[in-house]
Amino acid sequence: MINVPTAIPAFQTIKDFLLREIQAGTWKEGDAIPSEAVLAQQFKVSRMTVNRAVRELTSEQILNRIQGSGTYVAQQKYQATLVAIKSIAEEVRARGHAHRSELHELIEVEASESLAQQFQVELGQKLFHSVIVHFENDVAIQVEDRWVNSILAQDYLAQDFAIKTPNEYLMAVAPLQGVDYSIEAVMPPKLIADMLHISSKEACLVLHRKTRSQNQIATIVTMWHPGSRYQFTGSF
Amino acid sequence: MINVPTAIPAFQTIKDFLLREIQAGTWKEGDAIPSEAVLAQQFKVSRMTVNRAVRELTSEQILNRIQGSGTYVAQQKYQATLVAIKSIAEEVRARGHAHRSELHELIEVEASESLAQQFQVELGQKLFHSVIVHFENDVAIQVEDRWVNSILAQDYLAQDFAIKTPNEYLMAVAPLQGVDYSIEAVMPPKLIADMLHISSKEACLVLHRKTRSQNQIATIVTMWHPGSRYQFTGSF
DNA sequence: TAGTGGTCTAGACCACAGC
DNA sequence: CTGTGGTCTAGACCACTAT
Repeated sequence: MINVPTAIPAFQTIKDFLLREIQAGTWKEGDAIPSEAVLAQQFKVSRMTVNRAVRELTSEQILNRIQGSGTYVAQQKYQATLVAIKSIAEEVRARGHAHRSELHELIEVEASESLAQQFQVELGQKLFHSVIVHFENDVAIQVEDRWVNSILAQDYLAQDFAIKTPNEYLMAVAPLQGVDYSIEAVMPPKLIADMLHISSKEACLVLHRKTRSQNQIATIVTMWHPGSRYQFTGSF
Repeated sequence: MINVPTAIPAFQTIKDFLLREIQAGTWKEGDAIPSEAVLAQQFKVSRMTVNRAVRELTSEQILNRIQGSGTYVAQQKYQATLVAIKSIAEEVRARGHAHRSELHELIEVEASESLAQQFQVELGQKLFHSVIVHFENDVAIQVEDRWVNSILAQDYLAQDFAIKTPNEYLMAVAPLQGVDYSIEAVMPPKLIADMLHISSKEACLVLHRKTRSQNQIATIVTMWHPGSRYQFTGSF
């Protein structure tokens, strides 16, 4: 068979066909779809082409494949809302606004018992601590309270965070391995409220994040946002 | 060449190799990696096998490919924290706790001007409104205030939400097309505070979500959580 | 024009499931 | 045993980029 070039690749045509039929209800959750051999015959393509179409839909969680058995329509993706939280500077700039930051603290400390435990390091281990307030068009929108494992980011104290945020610096020196996070709503301590120029009666949206790199805890950060002028948003 | 079966497929071996070299810094962001032809020769496999390895890494955002030019190491994935928010019942059960819900309202209404606008429907269009309080081990953790497009979920009023949450019902009748969401920290109105059995001085973590299905707005929901006993958490 | 990726073929052998 | 998916080949032609 001669390969006839078309605008749309054959494997894409097959993917579209399968998606359309699933959407239309021809095959419901758990139903088997036609085998590769059958689809290859129907579309007059080689089995490898069908294989690619079906394999990609499988990696997209649309289908399940069981070797020796068949290909089935996957369960509806579990009802979860995925929230993507970008770095603050990136986000502000993406909105076309001006980002500025104010460094309130940048010191070296020895790990207290509590910090040592959180970082899973020895008591007294050298850590860095920075407190930075981020502004969008000169309005404070985030207090970033960060603890950094000195082993993974030795030059942390020498950075100019007006140019490169801690986030950006850490991403460069310590490739991300994993993240734990939590988001909560709390009333701010006076210190935080002052830095954000808000009342301590205003709720804050707080993101805690702990990142791992090279099998160690790289950084533990708490980000405070004034509830009245900051929210996590997105769509997909 | 005879195909020698091994535990690890050849394309996977090549993926692993490329990932290892990238991690080791052999090629940095923006650098070109060897061409398919070169890799095929090195690994003594056909170009198609190399192609699969490289194509998959590209779909995983590890590499960028430019036709006619080459394959390059992609930029470090932008520093985003992905938060997955599950349905409340699912989440509570996953923790091994008891989930229970209380129905506070379940009515049919005509869309007000504001609602009609949010749903992008005609003024007076039939909508459903439900208010449900969710409990974890008899402690209120969520007020779910939901508006539903009646066209997409005609049997909404007839559901027993003690058995199947609105979320679960809607997922079944209206396949999800897209989601807009926002998360914020606010002080609760008295009505909400009462339903959660908290003080109206306690910050609430609020998730707004608007879902689309069949090219219409399917449902708009606001979920209120007491800041003192609820947070979004996760890891990856 | 030479080199790259993008796609496709018509076979092949294997592992596994289900009868 | 048959039918399924899992993988791989050794070519091929095309579209695009860079020189």
